[in-house]
Amino acid sequence: MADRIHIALIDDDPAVLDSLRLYFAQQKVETSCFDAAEDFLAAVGRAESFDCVVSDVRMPGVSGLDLVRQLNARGYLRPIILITGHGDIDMAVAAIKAGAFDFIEKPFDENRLLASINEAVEQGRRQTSDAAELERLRARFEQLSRRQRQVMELAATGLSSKEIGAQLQISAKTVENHRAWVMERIGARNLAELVRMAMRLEQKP
Amino acid sequence: MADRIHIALIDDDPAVLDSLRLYFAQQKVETSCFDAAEDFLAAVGRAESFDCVVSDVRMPGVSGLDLVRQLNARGYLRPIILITGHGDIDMAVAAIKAGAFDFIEKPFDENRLLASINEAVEQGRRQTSDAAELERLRARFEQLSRRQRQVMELAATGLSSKEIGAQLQISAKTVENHRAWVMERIGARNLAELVRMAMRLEQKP
DNA sequence: AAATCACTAGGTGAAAATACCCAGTTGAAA
DNA sequence: TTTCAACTGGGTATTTTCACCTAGTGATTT
Repeated sequence: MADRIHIALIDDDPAVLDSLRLYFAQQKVETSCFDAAEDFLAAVGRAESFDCVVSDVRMPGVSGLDLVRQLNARGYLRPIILITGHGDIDMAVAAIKAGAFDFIEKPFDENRLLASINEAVEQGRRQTSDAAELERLRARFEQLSRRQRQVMELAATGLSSKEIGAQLQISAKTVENHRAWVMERIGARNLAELVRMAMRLEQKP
Repeated sequence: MADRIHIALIDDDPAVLDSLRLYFAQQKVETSCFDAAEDFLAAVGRAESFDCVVSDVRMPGVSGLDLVRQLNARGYLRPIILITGHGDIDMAVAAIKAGAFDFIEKPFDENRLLASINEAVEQGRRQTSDAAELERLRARFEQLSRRQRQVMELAATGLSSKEIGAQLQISAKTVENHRAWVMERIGARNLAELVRMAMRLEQKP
């Protein structure tokens, strides 16, 4: 929280961009400005830069709502705050349902926006550390061979080595060998941990 | 889906109530009308009646947003659709964040409302069957004795009976006995299922 | 007073998991 | 060609779980 906040600011109107940049400059908030969502998308690429994204809704080309959806699709996790000029309720509902953190109507109090950003950043930090752990877990899972993954999934279901062997048409002994490799590679010290990891991996993908 | 839909309709304006009731009567949708959120809250009590709740936002006393929050607090799971006369974006955002299914601005096309209701009901059915299963699971968990719950939680962590015994200052053999009771009472056929159940129970409470 | 239940603890025996070891085959990479 | 990793299968020994059983103690209910 004492860390410097760095946000991305997206708006096709240079006046808005400038005014907000000035405001944020006074508030120990770093800003990177983009005058089109496309530019932002190209700039962030796959990286998870910025603590928070603040974007206008109505822009030529990719709209703010489109932006939320595209970032979602990419798995970009940082909170997104949308700003709108016209009081479009349907748009607001769609955006929040799509995962936007907030939706603020212009004209707004700049402090209101800042408050929302602070909330967003805090929430973002929490969920990012969770996501990072899941990412490490997923990385270990990807390193498993095909067979090992199969065995892991079946074992996490509760099947015994014998049952798994029957299902995969290999001997129970071989399954036990795979199991041992899985436990070591994925870093589970017992079956319970393996099941927990498997469940976490099942959640999203 | 072929089932008859039964919704609750809440609005302090009798004209709106009547007009919507007439419309729904034509659409094979049963409606129960309430002219105040308080009446609805008193009527549903703890029961999970109605497939969907449609409520006005601005009402004297309990507002639509309050209603969403109170029903949430009660654990009432049915989808709630809010209708508003004034285009209040902040209210819409707050409502959706609080878990409302949709937020529709007046004047609206009645078919738009019906479409939303149908979506809501379908989503509601899915999540209700999940919730019901979790409720049954929780009921079984509550039936366990204190010791059995302790043993279950520790076992779901991955501890062996010996380790659990050391932690609880009882013999490993006793732990095994508790374990057996737990498995039978809660209906787990192996450790993996026990862990999954424990994880589901850990989610909410 | 008797019955019931939770908790405790133990016994036995079968099944499974875990931890080591070994080795042959295969396919891909150095 | 050699080397390496994955997949396969087995051996052996220990630990753990699971499925049965008995049984004493204490508290609560009937």
